[in-house]
Amino acid sequence: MTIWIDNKSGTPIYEQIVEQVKRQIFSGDLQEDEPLPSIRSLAKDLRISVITTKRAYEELERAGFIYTVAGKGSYVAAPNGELFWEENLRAIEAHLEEAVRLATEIGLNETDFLEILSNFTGGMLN
Amino acid sequence: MTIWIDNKSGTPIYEQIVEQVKRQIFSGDLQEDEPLPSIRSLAKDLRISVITTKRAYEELERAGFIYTVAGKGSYVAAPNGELFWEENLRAIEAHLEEAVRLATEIGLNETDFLEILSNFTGGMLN
Amino acid sequence: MTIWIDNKSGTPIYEQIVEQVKRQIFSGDLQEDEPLPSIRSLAKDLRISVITTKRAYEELERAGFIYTVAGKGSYVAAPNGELFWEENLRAIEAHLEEAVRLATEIGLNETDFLEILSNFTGGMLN
Amino acid sequence: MTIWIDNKSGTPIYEQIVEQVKRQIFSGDLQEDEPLPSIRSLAKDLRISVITTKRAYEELERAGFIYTVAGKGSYVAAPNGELFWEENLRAIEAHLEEAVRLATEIGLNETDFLEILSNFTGGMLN
DNA sequence: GTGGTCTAGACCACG
DNA sequence: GTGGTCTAGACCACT
Repeated sequence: MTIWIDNKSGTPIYEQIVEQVKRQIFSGDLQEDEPLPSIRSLAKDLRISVITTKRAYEELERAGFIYTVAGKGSYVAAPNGELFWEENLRAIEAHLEEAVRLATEIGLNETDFLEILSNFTGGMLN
Repeated sequence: MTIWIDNKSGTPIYEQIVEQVKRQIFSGDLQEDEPLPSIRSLAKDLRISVITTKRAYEELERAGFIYTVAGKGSYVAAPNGELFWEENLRAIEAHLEEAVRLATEIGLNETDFLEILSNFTGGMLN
Repeated sequence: MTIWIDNKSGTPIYEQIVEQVKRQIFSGDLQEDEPLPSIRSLAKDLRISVITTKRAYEELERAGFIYTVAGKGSYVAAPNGELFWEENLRAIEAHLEEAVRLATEIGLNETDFLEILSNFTGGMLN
Repeated sequence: MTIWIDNKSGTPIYEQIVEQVKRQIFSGDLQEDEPLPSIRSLAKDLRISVITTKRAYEELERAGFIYTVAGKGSYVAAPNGELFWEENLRAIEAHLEEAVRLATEIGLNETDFLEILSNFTGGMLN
């Protein structure tokens, strides 16, 4: 498992870890019941505190992405792709809603709005 | 000038004030050179700390939306609609970019993406 | 708000706090939007670490019993008595199911089982 | 002797073993003086540490369910059904007491409580 | 070795 | 003052 930490980004370290693990589980890089690095070894690798990795793992467990066996370690939970999918869908909706709200505020018409959008949809699957 | 504070929203109070003042200036509710309430009276009205209103006004002044005359008070600066417009445009782009990124991640195709979007564009001017 | 900590009980301190706060919210001792003691003052009162009280509050917030405003404090969330009620109901069911399972294992008949139960139902409302 | 380990269950592995051995002794699946698998072979079968099986056997011996002959192995002790019976009875009482306590807390009346209970007593001997 | 819990102490943003 | 985040280091139970 590979995790990259960006100390300059405002997002908390534990959140960066959570995000990346989720993504790797969803993408299949991490398979069900595959063991994750121990909180201690991950902390050492990333040169951060054990507490920070622990917090990330706690969050992942609470969200149902991994399960932890005391004295053994943490493992990838049953895929349940729905989980990640729904979380992202809700986030997408929130972003779109806010974008539309702001667009309405400055009187952007739908044509212009969609043109702006088209600048980003290049990478999408059709 | 009317400001509404939502303590539970998570966004800092000073930011809520800044946001709403900007919007009222852009919408024309606040006209050029119109005096804003003093930081003290606004703080009293909203039952928040003077420090908080002060910070909001500072932010607004720094961004060029209001100007302050020492010993007299703060006033709405020349409209400069561009300012607000561009700020929002950048925010819209950021939201759309993030939405597209997330959509790509879960393999949402463009058709479905646009359908989700259409749930929110109902209120847009055309 | 009054919290009692039992250092000898095996249950973690933060859990004891969570339990007692939940109960006080459910019983009405803590009303909606009522401020809870700050994590620091509570920690001082109970002579435990700030981290422990923080963890309890985090758990309560995650479960929807309180909400926290950074820089201001924590407050009792909208009652939503359902939350506590359902949590307890699930726990009751789990205990009863396990009791029945064990009783079946040692061949206890229903009459004897109910007699044992009656030793405890004295305090129940009818 | 067959033992099933559930890594995700949360209860310690050694306890799972103890539980299951006790049950098999009580049910008669394991007869008096019947030899149990060696701690090493059991550990190998279950793919767990020898230390863990050792601990389980120690616990069983301490509780009087099995006896160990140095250099030979472990054997099922004289049934002493009372032992298992009383242990279970105490556990049943604890579960019922807690269930009643929780029910009282949410104001569940006895009728409703017994109705919930009846969902589980279907499998009981009468 | 592992995670679970608890501790003391730090810096930051917000009020 | 508040909570949010991060740190270093401790003891415990389990493997």
